[in-house]
Amino acid sequence: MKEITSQQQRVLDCIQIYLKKTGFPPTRADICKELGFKSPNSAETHLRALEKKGFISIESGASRGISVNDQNNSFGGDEYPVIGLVAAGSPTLAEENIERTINCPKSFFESGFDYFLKVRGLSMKDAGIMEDDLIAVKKTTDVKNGDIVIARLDDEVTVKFFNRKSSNIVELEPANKDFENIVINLESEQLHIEGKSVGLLRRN
Amino acid sequence: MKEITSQQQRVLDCIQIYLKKTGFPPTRADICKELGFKSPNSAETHLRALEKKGFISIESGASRGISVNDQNNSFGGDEYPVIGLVAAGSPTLAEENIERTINCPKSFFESGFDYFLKVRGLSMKDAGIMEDDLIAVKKTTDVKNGDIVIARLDDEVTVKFFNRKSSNIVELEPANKDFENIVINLESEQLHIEGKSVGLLRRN
DNA sequence: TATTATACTGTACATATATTCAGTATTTTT
DNA sequence: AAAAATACTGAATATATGTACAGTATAATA
Repeated sequence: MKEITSQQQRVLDCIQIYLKKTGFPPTRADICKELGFKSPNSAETHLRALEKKGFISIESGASRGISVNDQNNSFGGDEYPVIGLVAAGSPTLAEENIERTINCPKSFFESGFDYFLKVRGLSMKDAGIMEDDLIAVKKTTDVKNGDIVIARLDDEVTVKFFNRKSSNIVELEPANKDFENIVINLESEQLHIEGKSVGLLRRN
Repeated sequence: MKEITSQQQRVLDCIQIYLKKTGFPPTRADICKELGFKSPNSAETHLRALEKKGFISIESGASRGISVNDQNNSFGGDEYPVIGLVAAGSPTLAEENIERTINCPKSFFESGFDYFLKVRGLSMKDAGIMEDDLIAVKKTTDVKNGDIVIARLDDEVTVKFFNRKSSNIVELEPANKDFENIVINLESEQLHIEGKSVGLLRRN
């Protein structure tokens, strides 16, 4: 993003104020009226400069076809994928695994997160995680005892409490007395930590 | 706000999707293209109906002059208050009860909602509602059996399942065998329904 | 020094767009 | 049974709007 001049900043501000007030972008004439220009071409050249510098996009031919490019916009939400907890295969972000997306502010879950995982079964019910709940997952392998982790054993993906017993032994503990602990010997079995839960979303 | 027809809903959805995708509202022709209409007047009449019913505003003469009306915008923007479940007193939106606010898209919970309620205790733990969870509450008195309601009895506020036994008898049922049902005779006791749960948010 | 970017005014015009009018048909409300 | 609302097609048109062209002037850059 190149440097913006003070006049270009005025035009950019004008666009955003107009958008907030009316719900749609201004015309060249609107900008002129707002900033005191006497020729629509004054607005036009500023718009083209803003477009060239990457601050806005202009849809050619379309009236009011201005959109502000906000990557550094704290208020604007992002689209996060929702991934089904398939018994076989990893919960990757491959398109075929994405059920849909949810618009949600970036900072919604405190440490940030990467995707939502749709829960199947009740193995974590005493931790308040029910069927069809959406777990906010942060992709990381840095997990501590007591963390709720998304783990892959062979091709099975599960959500459990993480508990390292010794350097070679890890236990995955459910929160439901009807299920049993999964004990993994890292010397003979492969354990892949996909990430950990940083939050939960339920929609009735 | 009057009732919306299914076709009008399609047009309203179309406008919002277009807005999200492009950053500016669609023209009549855009709507036709999107929904398969063959005459711009099809879009026009739907737009006028939506305007008449209060769902949108149309700036006369302006191209793409459509703006979607955010209905119950009592708190402005996307900031929703978080209210502590105080034992005494009602969970109203009075400022002294607001612990903080959370930035969240308006349509995050399907039927819309008014505030977050911070849960105290474990009386609903078998429904997956744990201490310090945030329940998304929609203010309404229109509740059905099986709904999770926010109810006020005298000055006590609780979250329970709603179950109307007869015209005069209502039971508030916890989701925890350590707690007992609360039976209310509406003839002798006052029950105030603050709203119902439409979702849940947990942050680890 | 030549070139490019910035910052405007002013005119002109093709086309993008809202909007009206004329129909047809079905459903809902009064 | 009449009136109003819904749900369209199709054509016509005034105007709202983007955009190109012709200038003027100053500051920054190569």
